[in-house]
Amino acid sequence: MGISHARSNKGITSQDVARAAGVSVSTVSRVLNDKDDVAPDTYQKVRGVIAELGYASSLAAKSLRSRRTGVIGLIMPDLEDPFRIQAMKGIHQAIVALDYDLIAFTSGSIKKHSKAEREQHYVSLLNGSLIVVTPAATSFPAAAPRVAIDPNSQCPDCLAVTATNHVGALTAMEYLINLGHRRIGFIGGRPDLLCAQQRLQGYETALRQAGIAPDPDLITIGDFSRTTGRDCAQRLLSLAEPPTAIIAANDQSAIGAIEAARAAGRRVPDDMSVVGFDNIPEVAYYDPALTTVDQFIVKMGYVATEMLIRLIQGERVENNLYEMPTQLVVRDSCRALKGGD
Amino acid sequence: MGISHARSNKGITSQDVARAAGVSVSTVSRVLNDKDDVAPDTYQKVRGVIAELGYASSLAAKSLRSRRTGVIGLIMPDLEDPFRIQAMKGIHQAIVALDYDLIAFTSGSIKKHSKAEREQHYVSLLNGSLIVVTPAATSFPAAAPRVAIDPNSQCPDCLAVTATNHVGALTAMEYLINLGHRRIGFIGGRPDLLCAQQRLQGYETALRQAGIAPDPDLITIGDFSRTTGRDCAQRLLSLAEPPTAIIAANDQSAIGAIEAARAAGRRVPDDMSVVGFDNIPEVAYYDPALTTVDQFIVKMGYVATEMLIRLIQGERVENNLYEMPTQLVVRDSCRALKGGD
DNA sequence: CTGTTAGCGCCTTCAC
DNA sequence: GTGAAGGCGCTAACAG
Repeated sequence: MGISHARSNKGITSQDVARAAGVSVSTVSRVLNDKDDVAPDTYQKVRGVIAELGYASSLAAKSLRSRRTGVIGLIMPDLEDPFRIQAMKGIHQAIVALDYDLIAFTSGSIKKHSKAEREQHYVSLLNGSLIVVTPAATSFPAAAPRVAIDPNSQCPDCLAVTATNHVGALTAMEYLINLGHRRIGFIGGRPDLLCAQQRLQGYETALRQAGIAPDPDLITIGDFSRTTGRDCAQRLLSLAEPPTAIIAANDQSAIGAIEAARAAGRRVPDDMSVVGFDNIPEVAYYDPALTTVDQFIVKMGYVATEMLIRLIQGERVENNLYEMPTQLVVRDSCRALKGGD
Repeated sequence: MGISHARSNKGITSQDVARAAGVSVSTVSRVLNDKDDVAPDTYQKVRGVIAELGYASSLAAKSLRSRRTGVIGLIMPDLEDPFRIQAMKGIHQAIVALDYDLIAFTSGSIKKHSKAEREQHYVSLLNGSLIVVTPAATSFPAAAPRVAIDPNSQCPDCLAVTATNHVGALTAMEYLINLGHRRIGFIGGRPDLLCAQQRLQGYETALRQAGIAPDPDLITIGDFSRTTGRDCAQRLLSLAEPPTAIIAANDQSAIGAIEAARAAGRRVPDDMSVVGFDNIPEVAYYDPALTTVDQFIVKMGYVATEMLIRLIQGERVENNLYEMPTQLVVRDSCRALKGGD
């Protein structure tokens, strides 16, 4: 005996409520939206019936009529990436805190289309409603209020929240340099992404400030993944004069780098220091606990949502770019350079 | 100069498309839904106009009329819990793979209501559409096709996917017993949850099978959190005759237990073995890497979604309970008991 | 094959 | 204060 679905509770509409309460649908509507001009006892009665029948108004119908939903859409291609999951937590927190309604995200049938199409589809899917984008592109005529988290390019007139990538990398480098390191390898992220570029620039700036001549061999390019992190580190370690420390453009590459070091018989932090970027939760548990720069991703999600909601409610948002301060989190993956050159 | 939202793309409807293509709205609708009986060139023309105008149909209107959406709702109270995040990954994967449309989850304004109300609200929000629930209660008249992941109680006529909790705990215990452990502490999860009960039963069964007399002092009850894991372990360790191994009802408590052991000056695995349950990603990185029983949470999410979609499409689903096999993942948190009693 | 006609459930004037 | 009527954008009969 299998289960199939019997459409129960099928259509309990405002009509039903109206009938049961002995009023008209418009009155029910008024009660539903807490309009001012309803007689107290009418109000009570209708509320009673609503509760009794377990009525809940249909989002579809409502938003069809009123041209807006309380729905916040989320465009997020990939649920594997810890960064995005963190951001989502923040978004969720904000939605709860700000008493907003719902968050929706998609994939599936839209996957073959371009990002632009996808977003468009998305907007109308939710009835002209609002969107938080996370990943890459964000540059085509805005079809809806929109704020981007860590967009890959400057979008002058589009709301965004990013980390202070340059400063973050710079700080991490200063830490390493203070520890006595001079040959510091860099494992970059996808060069098409702004944040990766900025982190690289932070690396270079730090070198310049410390009067260390940059060595192109020390700069490798990955794609933010653990595997490329491993590959890059391997290349770095097989250099004639290998680095004594590595800074990676994100935590996953940093983990990859540690794995590579271990595979090459070097221990972290004793034989080599490694610092990451992001501070995703898992790296606090890693052995060794990873020193990294925290960019408060959860908070980025929260702030983005706040901005979006403000935008939706018609407030004029002044700062269209929120830069989240970063902070170095010192754990166990770095050591002062002893002896050596 | 701040940004405010100019409602662009405001109302490009099927009417517009129809007009531009010189056909009627119903034809547009037919094209949109890839109905069979449309003349090839009419089809092409309409498709062309659709692309040109960047038209996308309104979910609201569509679902209002057709009484169903391609939306899968997800009821998930908490985004902090790694278990749920894992499940969500699986759901997302399934949605992508099965070319489904959208997944939505909520919180916010509904938070003050009961779970029943919440779900109800939810159903009508999505226009009678479909729901995957994750957390606790699942027992009131189903208002929509629904499948539960790891529900807290047997729901005879409701679709569900669970792990083989009993067998899982049993297997872990056998492993520990084979390692020579005789005094094995148990850190339970919320006793109101079925999965916690089953794991406890697995523990007890293993003891019985091995002919070890159960000791009530060795059984502690937490709530699946890291902190209670720590507390329980602490209590266990301060026993006159403390356990040589601990099995925790989930990974977070296991981590807590390791922390407690460390705080008490005992090293894991050398002085005490610990095994967890769930195999959430972070514990692979933990120091020591946690031995745990994998319940393939991601796959549970995937399977649940498959079941749901099958249900939606009117297929009769035979097995209304899918039991995901579990598997012991041996890592570094356990050691054979040496010497001792 | 395609157009016409009705609503889906709700909100919003506009009368009373 | 409340009811009646019209329409949001779309799909589902029914005609042609």
